[in-house]
Amino acid sequence: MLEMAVLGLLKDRTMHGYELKKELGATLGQFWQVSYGSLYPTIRRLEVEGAVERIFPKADVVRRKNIYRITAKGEEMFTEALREPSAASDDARFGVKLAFFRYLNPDARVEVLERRRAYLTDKVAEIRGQLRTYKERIDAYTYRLMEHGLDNTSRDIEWVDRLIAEEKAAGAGPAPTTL
Amino acid sequence: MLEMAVLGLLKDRTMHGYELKKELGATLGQFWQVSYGSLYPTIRRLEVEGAVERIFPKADVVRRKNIYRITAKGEEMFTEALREPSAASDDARFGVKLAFFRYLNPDARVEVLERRRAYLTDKVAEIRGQLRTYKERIDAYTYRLMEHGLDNTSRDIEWVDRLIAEEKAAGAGPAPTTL
DNA sequence: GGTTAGATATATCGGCTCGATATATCGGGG
DNA sequence: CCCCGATATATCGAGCCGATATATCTAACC
Repeated sequence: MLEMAVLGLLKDRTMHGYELKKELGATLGQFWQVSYGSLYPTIRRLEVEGAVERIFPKADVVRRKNIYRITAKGEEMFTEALREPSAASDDARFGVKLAFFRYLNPDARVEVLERRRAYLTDKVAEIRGQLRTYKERIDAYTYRLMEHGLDNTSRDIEWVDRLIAEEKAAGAGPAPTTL
Repeated sequence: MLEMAVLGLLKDRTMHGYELKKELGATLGQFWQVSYGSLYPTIRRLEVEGAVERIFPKADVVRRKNIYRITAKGEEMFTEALREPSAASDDARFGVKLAFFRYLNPDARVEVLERRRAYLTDKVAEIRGQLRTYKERIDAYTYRLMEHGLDNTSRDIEWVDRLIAEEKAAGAGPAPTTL
């Protein structure tokens, strides 16, 4: 998933590690704080796999930065990862996908959103079941915590519903030009 | 943190690994799904540290279960971990603390809640700042994602506020008998 | 009586992530 | 000129996740 995020950012422009971390923090920071201990190994991994390549601008420039560019193979990997409509159960994964939704066509977008919705619906049902089952055994604090989680999840569903509705309204227009 | 959760559950009664996992899933499952790959090593660690001990009921009973009991040292560790008022920034950590709030006295409870509130307030400010700073650069989906995160965090603050208010209202009563 | 399925129960592996830490350079203000 | 904060890369240990393997117990079914 970090791989997907890195590739997605590099699709726009070449970047170096520090820049990638800042960029990730700027948009996804609230859901997922990337550490150097995972970022640098991930970049290395991508390089070894041939998904990104290190570029050396102007040989005469003093260079402390490792600037990377996405390769054709990297583009492919990114597209595949994005289309693959899992990522429903992992909040961070779903967030990353949304952040790169512009690279998906409307149908695929709706598919991802519907999966997310299904996952959240299941979760709501499960929490309700737990509340019913364990109501007697759990203390007031735990109850409040679970109830709050239930509220949040319900609101998440409403939010996803709005996204789906808008997607469908927009999709009723001209034919898609994206992937 | 898993250590705290395990100790907290063992405070109530002796349990074996499978049971601990089920119990954790029942209440905290929505925030944090514990895996065996972390649970069993954690139990082992606690045993080595002397925080829990394995008990062998009736020698003649066929026993496939490794039943554990919390020790005096384990009780100490748990209490210390619970009082230590960090755990503001980690959702799962905060959830675990709440689930064992009954073992804290009202003052300590309010302290933990206030810290959580401060963290969430910072987070809201940060998200607002990011939205203002990057509004032009990010696409509609990312914007919606961040905005939704902002809403959720704001609601979390309101929820924590209600807990604090209730805690103070209740605390105005008789002297605390808990730790 | 046999067998089959699902719940109970423990354990481990590889890969990934986190948090902390080390190191060094750059740019600007005092 | 020196120092500080931002920039930049890198690595380590510890812990966690998901998957997987293995075995047994229980209850249902014919």
